[in-house]
Amino acid sequence: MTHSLPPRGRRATGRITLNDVAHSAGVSPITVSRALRGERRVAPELIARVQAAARKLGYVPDPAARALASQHGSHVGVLVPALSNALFVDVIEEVQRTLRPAGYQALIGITHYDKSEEEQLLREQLLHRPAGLVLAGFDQSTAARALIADSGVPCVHVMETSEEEGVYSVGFSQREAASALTRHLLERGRRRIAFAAAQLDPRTLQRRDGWRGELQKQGLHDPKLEWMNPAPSSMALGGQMFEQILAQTPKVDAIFFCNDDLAQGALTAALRLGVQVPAQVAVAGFNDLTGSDQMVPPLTTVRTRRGEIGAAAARMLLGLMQRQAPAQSAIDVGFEVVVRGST
Amino acid sequence: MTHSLPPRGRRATGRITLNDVAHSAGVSPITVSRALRGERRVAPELIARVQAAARKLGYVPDPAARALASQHGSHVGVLVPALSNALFVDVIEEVQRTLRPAGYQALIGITHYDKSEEEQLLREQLLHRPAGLVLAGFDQSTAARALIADSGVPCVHVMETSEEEGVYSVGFSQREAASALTRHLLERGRRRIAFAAAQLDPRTLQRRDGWRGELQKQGLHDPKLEWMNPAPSSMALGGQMFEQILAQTPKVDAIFFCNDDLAQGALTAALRLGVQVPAQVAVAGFNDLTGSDQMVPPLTTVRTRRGEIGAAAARMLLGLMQRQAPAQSAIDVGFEVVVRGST
DNA sequence: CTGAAAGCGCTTACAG
DNA sequence: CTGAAAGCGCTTACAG
Repeated sequence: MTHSLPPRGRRATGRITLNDVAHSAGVSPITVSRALRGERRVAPELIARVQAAARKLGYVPDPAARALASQHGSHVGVLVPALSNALFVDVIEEVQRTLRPAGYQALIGITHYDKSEEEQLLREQLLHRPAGLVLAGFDQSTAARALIADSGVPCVHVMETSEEEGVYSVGFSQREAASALTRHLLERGRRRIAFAAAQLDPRTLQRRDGWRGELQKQGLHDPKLEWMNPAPSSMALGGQMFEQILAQTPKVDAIFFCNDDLAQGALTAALRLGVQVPAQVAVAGFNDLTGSDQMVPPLTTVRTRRGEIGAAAARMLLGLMQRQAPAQSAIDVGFEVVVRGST
Repeated sequence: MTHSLPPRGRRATGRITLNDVAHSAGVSPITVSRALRGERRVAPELIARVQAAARKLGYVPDPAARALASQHGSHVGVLVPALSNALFVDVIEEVQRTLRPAGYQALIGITHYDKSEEEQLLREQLLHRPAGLVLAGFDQSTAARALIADSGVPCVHVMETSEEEGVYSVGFSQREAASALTRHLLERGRRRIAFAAAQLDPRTLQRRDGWRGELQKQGLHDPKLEWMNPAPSSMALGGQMFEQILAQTPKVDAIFFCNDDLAQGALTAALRLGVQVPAQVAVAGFNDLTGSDQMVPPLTTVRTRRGEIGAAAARMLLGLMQRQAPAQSAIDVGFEVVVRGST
């Protein structure tokens, strides 16, 4: 027996292929392919034989070959506004934790709260034919929405929910959550409750609406109590806004910040300025971020279940990628008002 | 002319392929492939013709086909311990910003400071044949290092530097940075300087060594001043450690926390406990994270250039992926002691 | 510097 | 339920 050279043009990668498994199991490569992907229409005994052969040989499917033949990859695009907001980090962690065991990789894109960046990222990701998409919110550009629809790639939106037909989402009512927090402040006897926001993404505006609605019900709404700043959210900005609000509307007795980092900045500014919280003015935040429970005084806020959002979105997507209609197209994970010393 | 049906077995994707471009430009597909990848050995006029044809047809290479034929993908694996530490978020942002325009996608993996998780992630990523890797630090498992070496995938380590042959890195001297901060405290007249650390990853230990070395030089080192806690770093833990250190070593006059979140927690604990900072005890941190400049008093810390680290690492990797030896195999981006009110 | 041939390792679509 | 054929869209190696 001579040691034959590989024929001309042949490239040796040494990889164990479907064919090797097929030979070993005594079936055709297609049957191996089907058996390993858990497709129906394969006799149980064959499945067992194929799996045994695959295990024996240490076969691992080649994602690139699979992607080329099937016209879609094994990765899921996850587009979020920023990683500097711990909110999205928590969502991503759970998305990954759910997707990885199923053989999918999360490809994270950062939009910087910019629709056109989001659209650009989407274009790039779609070239790679992702198996699925996770997007934050519903404020994609029209072009971006068309790209997604045309691609046929299953997509789950997170953070907010929508009842729109054919749209999948996991989140909670931003508006309701803000209403609930505002009611808490009202119950504490506060009457001049300001709303202070930065970044001004759609969810921030929904929170503003929740706050506004509650005050209007009580006849307490006053446009002067609304402080909307388009700059990125930060502790420093929260401190500035706190100082400014107190200077310009001295009779304010509570401030509802749209995010905890602003509220944390306000609390440290209060220390610096000698403003008594909550005696003079109550301070509340949103999201219950790291450190909020450590503030002096500890911050009252809304705890959002972003880990759950990530996990549920990934599970829903897993179903959609296997062409299964989910039990519900919108999952509301709720929220929780956490009352601490600052109100 | 009849409208011919596609032959049996034919799948129509409607995609514009290399072949289409080749026909349009009147050259062979291989020449198109070479011209578009900027490979040498192609006549300039052909390159121009091919590029024009590609642009006219709106040709976009298929990453899956490319990956299958070339045996490596267009993505780069980036493995970091956590995204909850803003440090790594900044590194990742700049890695992505540098890699994307070159057509590479970053695939982020979170190791949770766990070598075996890192190894597992590496195995998964290597199956996808990444074009390159970015890893935090040098404490990979032996098996992980072997996997990388065997794969031949170019790899750049970040955060620390190493002069080891064949190892590529971008970072700074954690030890030196800690020494510099300790010297600052000594210059301020502090004598009983504690070091308080959590997480205890290799970089934390290097900082400890830097602190210890400076104190030993002055004959001021005392093992009782060393507080090493393996729990994850957080504001809450920083507050606890602060309280504990003051209770057990009342004569301490400065505490150097290995990370800003601990130090921030210490500063808020000080407010709660009525401990005067820096009058009674100075507090310093490391990394200059968000909010450190907003504390009361503002936190003295070491500003680390993690954005630069990410960008430089990505640039170095870009070269390595094109088989170019970098000018230097280790880039030290330095650091900066930022003195504020807490010391 | 350019190209014809072969192949990368899978899955789709068609039959049976 | 199973398979023989073809193909996904590129690039590698070999020639010239």
